[in-house]
Amino acid sequence: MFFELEHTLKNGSARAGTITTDHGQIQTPIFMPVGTAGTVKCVHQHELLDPIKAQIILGNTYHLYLRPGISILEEAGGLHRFNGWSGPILTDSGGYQVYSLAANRKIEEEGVTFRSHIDGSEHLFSPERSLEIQHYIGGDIIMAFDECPPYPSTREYTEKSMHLTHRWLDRCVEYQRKSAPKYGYQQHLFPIVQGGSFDDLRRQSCEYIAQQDQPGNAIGGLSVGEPIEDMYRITQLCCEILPQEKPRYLMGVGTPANLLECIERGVDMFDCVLPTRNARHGLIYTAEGIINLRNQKWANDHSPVDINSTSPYSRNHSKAYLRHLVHSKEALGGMICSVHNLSFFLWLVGQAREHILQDTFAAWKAEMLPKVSKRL
RNA sequence: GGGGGUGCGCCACAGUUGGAGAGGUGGGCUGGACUGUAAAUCCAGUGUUUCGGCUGAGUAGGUUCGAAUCCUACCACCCCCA
Repeated sequence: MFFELEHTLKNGSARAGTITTDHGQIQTPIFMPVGTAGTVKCVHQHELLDPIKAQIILGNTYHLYLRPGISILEEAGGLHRFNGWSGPILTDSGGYQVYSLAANRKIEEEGVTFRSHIDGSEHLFSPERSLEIQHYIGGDIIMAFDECPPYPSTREYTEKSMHLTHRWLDRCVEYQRKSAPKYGYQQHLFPIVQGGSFDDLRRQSCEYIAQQDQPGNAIGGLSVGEPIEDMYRITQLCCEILPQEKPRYLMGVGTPANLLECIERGVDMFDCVLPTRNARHGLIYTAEGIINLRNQKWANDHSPVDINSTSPYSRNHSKAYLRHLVHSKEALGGMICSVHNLSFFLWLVGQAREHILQDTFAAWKAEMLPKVSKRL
């Protein structure tokens, strides 16, 4: 069985479960570190295992396709062998780049023509091509090729885009049905719900996605600038429609507070660049609040970065030292902060899971929420 | 000891051939932003103010309607000669 739903909160929607892939199990709710170009930036694979305790990481089709290119990944025997991470991998389809590289692309029925940000060369991603590349990369979970409309978008555009994503999904499902596993292990396709901030479009999209009966489902098109209440409302709405017995993946979310709110609404999987990007910019998350290490107030603070961190670097080094590293733009600063933030995110979802299993989630969340959002 | 050169804002550099500029670029510093990674990136502020202004080009004088610019002295630093 791909997904085992172990427990759903009494008087709630939060769930704990286990996803089983050919590269290992994932205990949900889970946060998935983003490893765009074959590495979680600033973090070694060894540190992903310990102290971070990552259970699955992301790779990105757009970036890996452009560099190193699929032939090299095929030679290596897939991304797992190439980068030495033997746990589960999820690959994004390139759909997000359809959104983020807006200036350099053209969206048509067949697919998306875009220019490489590296050398300007022109390429076409279609649903079939995206899946083919993802098969070569070798992710355990692969994503349907979608369009992620910007915020704000008109209802008209969002609806058109949603239907295009649905038609592309049909092609993805068909391509997936016909293809054999490239490296001998299973690759599970997740469709993506779109529909912007429009409740009725979201309902329609959820129903369309659900009837495709794929192993898991993703909620896309959020955390693109919409008001936070929209994000929570749409997430809740989608979770109410998407099947209980399959994992729900909220793409691109989010802050620690976002994770708590969306776990409460029934999301099982998250990914976000925030912990790693902000780490490289000197911002770290702790159970007591958010620390901007660049702020002068930490210059003389010789106490541990975070005495309760699951990262030994954060327990053993001082805020003053870490601030110095960040300030001096020493690579080690970004590395320690990245390990710190991911350790915290994985700790947070691990705690959430424990409290769901014990039916103490609501009280724990109420206690954590104000703390994790606070600026120290 | 003699000769030459250069001095402005936290720093460096550039620029100013008598018509001001609280100016340029870079750095530093102080904040802010960052949500399926074109991001170890980007943005803003960085004399003072009661928001009208005020003070300001090493220091002190001078020439001039007007000086960062020309002159004199001094100070500091750099170079060359002894």
